[in-house]
Amino acid sequence: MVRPTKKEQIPNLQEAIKETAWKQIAELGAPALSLRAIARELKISAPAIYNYFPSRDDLVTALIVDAYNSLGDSQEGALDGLSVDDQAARLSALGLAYHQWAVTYPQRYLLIFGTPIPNYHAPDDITLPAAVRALAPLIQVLQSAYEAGSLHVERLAAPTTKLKTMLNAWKKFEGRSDPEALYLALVIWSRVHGLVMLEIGNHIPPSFDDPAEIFRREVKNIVIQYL
Amino acid sequence: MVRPTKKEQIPNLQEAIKETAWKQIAELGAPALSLRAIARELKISAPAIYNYFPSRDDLVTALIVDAYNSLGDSQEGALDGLSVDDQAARLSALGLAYHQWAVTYPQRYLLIFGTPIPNYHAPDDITLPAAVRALAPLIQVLQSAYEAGSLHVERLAAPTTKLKTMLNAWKKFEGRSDPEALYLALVIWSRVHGLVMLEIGNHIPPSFDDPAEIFRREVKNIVIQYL
DNA sequence: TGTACATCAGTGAACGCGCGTTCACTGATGTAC
DNA sequence: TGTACATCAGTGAACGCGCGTTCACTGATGTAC
Repeated sequence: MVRPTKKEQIPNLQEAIKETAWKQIAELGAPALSLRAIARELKISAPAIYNYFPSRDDLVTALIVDAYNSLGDSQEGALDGLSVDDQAARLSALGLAYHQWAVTYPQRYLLIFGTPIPNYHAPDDITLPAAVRALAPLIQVLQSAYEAGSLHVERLAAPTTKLKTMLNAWKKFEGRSDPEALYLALVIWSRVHGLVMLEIGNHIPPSFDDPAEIFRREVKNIVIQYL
Repeated sequence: MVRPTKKEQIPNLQEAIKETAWKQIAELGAPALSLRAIARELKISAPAIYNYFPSRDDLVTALIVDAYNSLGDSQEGALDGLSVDDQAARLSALGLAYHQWAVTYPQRYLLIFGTPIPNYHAPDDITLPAAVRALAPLIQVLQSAYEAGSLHVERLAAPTTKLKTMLNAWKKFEGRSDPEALYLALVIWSRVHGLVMLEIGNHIPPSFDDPAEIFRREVKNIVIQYL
C-alpha cells in the first residue's frame, strides 16, 4: 500500500508506471521500452519498479492484456443501445468503433497486432483470453445474421474441401457458430485490420488528409456486400 | 575492391553484410539489428562495416529499398505471360504473388509494412519511389479493367464529396488513373495486406494449419466482387 | 625485372552510453504491548 | 499515552553486458618508375 510520506509521492504507482510506459511506447515504439527510462520520467529509482512488476517482460504482458481489454470494452460498448435485430447497424458500429479505438491508441494497436517485440514472448494463457474477448462481438453479430438468414454467404467464392475442414476444426473451439459465419468474421476482421494498419503505419498516400473517410466507405462496402 | 589476401576473405562483403542482416532480422526482429552482431557472425571487426555503410541507419535504408524492389520484381513477374486483356487473371496473379512473397520473406514484409523501427526514419526520397513501383502493377491492372468497362465500381457504396476530393488530389500524382480505380487499388491492397499481416503475425487461429487457403479464397472473392 | 610508393579494406582498442537486474540499505508507517 | 518492533516502498551503488562510432594502425595489393 502506498502511504503519504515526507517525500513527494506518486499515488497509485502501478498505474503511473503503465501510463508512462504507454507514453514512451508512443514516442519510441514498444521495442525501445525501458524500465530505466520509465523510472527517470517518474523520478523514482529503477529498482522501485520491481515492487510492481517482477521484470520488464511482465510489464509488457500487463500492457498487452490492458490493451486487449480496452479494445474489448470498446467493441462491447459499440453495441450499446442498438437493436439486437439490426445486424447491419451492429456490424457497422463495430467497424467504426474498431477504427476509432485504433487511431486513438495507435501504440496500443501496434503493441497487440504489430511486429512482435524482439526477445519477448507473450504467455498465451494470459494473453489469448483477452484477445478472444475483443473479437467475440464481431463473431456474435455475424452468427446472428446467419441465423436470421441475412448473411450473403452465397456471394462468396466456394470454399475448398481443405478450407471447410479447417473451418470446422475452428468451430469446435468457437461453440455454436456456423463455419461460414466464422470465415466471414476472419475476413471482415482482416479487411478492417488491413486498412487500420495502413493508416497507422502512414502508408496511405499523403493526399488523403482524412484517411477515416476511406475507412467509413469500406465499412459501408462490407455491410452492403455481406448483409 | 575486395581482393584475395593471406587472410581467409569474404568476397562481396557488402552483400554478405546485407544477407547476415536479414538473417538476424528474421531471428530477432528489425529493432534488434546490430552492427556488432553482424560483424560477429561474419567474423570481421565491427568497424569494417563502415567501409560499406556509413551508419546503421544507412544499412537499414538499403535493406528497405532492397525489400521494396524485391516485392516490385515479384509483382511485375507475376504478370509475365498473362494476356494483357484478362484483368481477372492478372489481378488474381498479383494477389497470389503478393502473398507468396510475403510469406516467403516475412521479415522483409514486416520491415517495410510493420511497426516502424525506433529512432529510425526512412528518407522518403530514397524509399518512396521503390514503394510506388511495388504497387504500380495493381493500379495499372485496375485502370485497364476500368477502361475496358469491366470494373464494378457501381457495387461500391457512394463516395462522399470529401472522399472524391481526396481521390482527385491523389490522381494528380498518379497520372492518368481514374479516381475509382485508384480507390479500389487502395482498398484491395488493404484487404490483401490485412490478411497477410494476420498470417505473418500469427493471429490466424491455430486450427488453420494452412492459412494460405483463406488467402486464396479471399483473392477469388475480390476478383468475383470487382471484376 | 626490381623497387619505392600510394591505396585502402580491415583491425583492435577505446569512447561514452543505456540497459535489466541484484543487493544491502533506509526510513516512514502502522501496530502490539 | 508511550515505546519497541515489524513491515515494506523506495534508494543508491554496483554487476556485467551490448551497443554505435572514432581513431590510429597494419599489411597486402596494384602501380609507376
